[in-house]
Amino acid sequence: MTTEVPANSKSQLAYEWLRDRIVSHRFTPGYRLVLSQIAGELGISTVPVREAIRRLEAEGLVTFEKNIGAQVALVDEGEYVTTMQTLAVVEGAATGFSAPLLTEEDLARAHAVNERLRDSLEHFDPRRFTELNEEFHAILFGRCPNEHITDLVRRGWSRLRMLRDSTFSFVPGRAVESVAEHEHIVELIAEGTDPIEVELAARRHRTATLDAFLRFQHDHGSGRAG
Amino acid sequence: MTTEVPANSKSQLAYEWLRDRIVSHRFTPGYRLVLSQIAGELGISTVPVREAIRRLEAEGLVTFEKNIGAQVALVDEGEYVTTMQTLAVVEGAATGFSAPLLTEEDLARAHAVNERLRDSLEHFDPRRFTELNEEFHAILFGRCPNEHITDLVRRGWSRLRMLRDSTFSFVPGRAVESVAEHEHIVELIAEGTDPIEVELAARRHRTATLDAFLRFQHDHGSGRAG
DNA sequence: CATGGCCAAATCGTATACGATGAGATATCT
DNA sequence: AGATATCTCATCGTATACGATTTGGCCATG
Repeated sequence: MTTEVPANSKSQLAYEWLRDRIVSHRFTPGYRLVLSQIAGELGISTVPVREAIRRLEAEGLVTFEKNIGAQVALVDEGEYVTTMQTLAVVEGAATGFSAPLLTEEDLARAHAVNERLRDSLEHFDPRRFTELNEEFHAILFGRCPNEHITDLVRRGWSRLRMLRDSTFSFVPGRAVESVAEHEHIVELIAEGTDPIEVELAARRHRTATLDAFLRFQHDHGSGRAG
Repeated sequence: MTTEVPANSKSQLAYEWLRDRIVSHRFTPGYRLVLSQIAGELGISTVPVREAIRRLEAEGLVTFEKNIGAQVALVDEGEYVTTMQTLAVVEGAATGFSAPLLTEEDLARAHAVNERLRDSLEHFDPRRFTELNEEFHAILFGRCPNEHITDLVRRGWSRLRMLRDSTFSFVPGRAVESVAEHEHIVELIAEGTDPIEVELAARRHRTATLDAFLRFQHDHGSGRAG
């Protein structure tokens, strides 16, 4: 579906400018987005900025209240859980739809990326891990013919990127499990397993990360999630 | 999540006005939405109309191209399939999440609605069938604690309402099966079946409608879908 | 008669301007 | 002093205006 906003419009400029700052944590949750201020900074008027903010709102990155203003969405632990659950469902489904259509070459690439993931672990490079992790999953559901679903997956990802920089940096040991699960999923697909099984495996993979996070949170008291 | 647009804003007025006309088929797919014209009709300016149209675009009810204009989204058979698949996934998931939380009273209400569905069948009242069908499913996933997912379900429904008035009017016999499947799902939940099984049953319920549609289309040649 | 370029109308995209609304500070009363 | 009313300011929501872009028809030309 991919919303059709022209690449060279001011509203698109504002959208990308804001989105970039939000997902890269330069604008943290709660940061107030004042239309006139942003417009001034970008040298445009407030109207396209407003439109950009509305789009970000629809994606859940921003909240916008009447006559009050917009701010980067505040997220609590509950939001993180909700987002991960949703992502588990849609990413799982996307992977299931994609699985029977993946070529051997796709699977080889997925395997290669997973090996690089293993490397990034040994060199303890969280940023790289996050990047490669997304690349891995993007390959797995890359052949999903249902664009609505892949859109939902991408949306979930960007929301997740806003929530926290990388998943595994918070939960020691989870990343190692993750790489092993990746391998398992690739094997399932290579063996021609029933797509529904592949879907559920992909879903469990993400649910496991969520559970690990919750256990970690619980064991270590505090409620930091944003 | 439920987007926070104030109830008494002009943009909200335009949004509801347009949305109502689209889902009720007064504005059919392909109908051109000219900003100035709509603004004039509503006695407001074009700016809030534009915002309303952008929202409808994000929901997939409208397409909007730069310097060309907006129109009610054109939908082909492929779009219908995609929408139904997506809905099968998210509605199934919502039902699965909701199932363990449903009270006996909820189930009794669901059962009652399903009986009324049976009635509407006997009196051949498609509109009523569609309404009750939504009510039935709304009860089933009503306890789903994940609002992101229920939002996705509602979005899918509105898109579906735009696509065609009711499903069963197109596929003779499908409605009867549908009512039987409803009963089956309620039983599964009442028996405390594993939520994943409930989810898959709910998903199959929708997939079956899609398959019936596709068979019907195939058997009767033509490609009417929009 | 077919084709290609040009012009005008329609429509969008954005800027600017201003009224409306809510939050916070200040003054006033008890 | 504490609470309440009021005032002011920041910010949004929308109207109006205008430049930018596309479309479709018209005319010139081969």
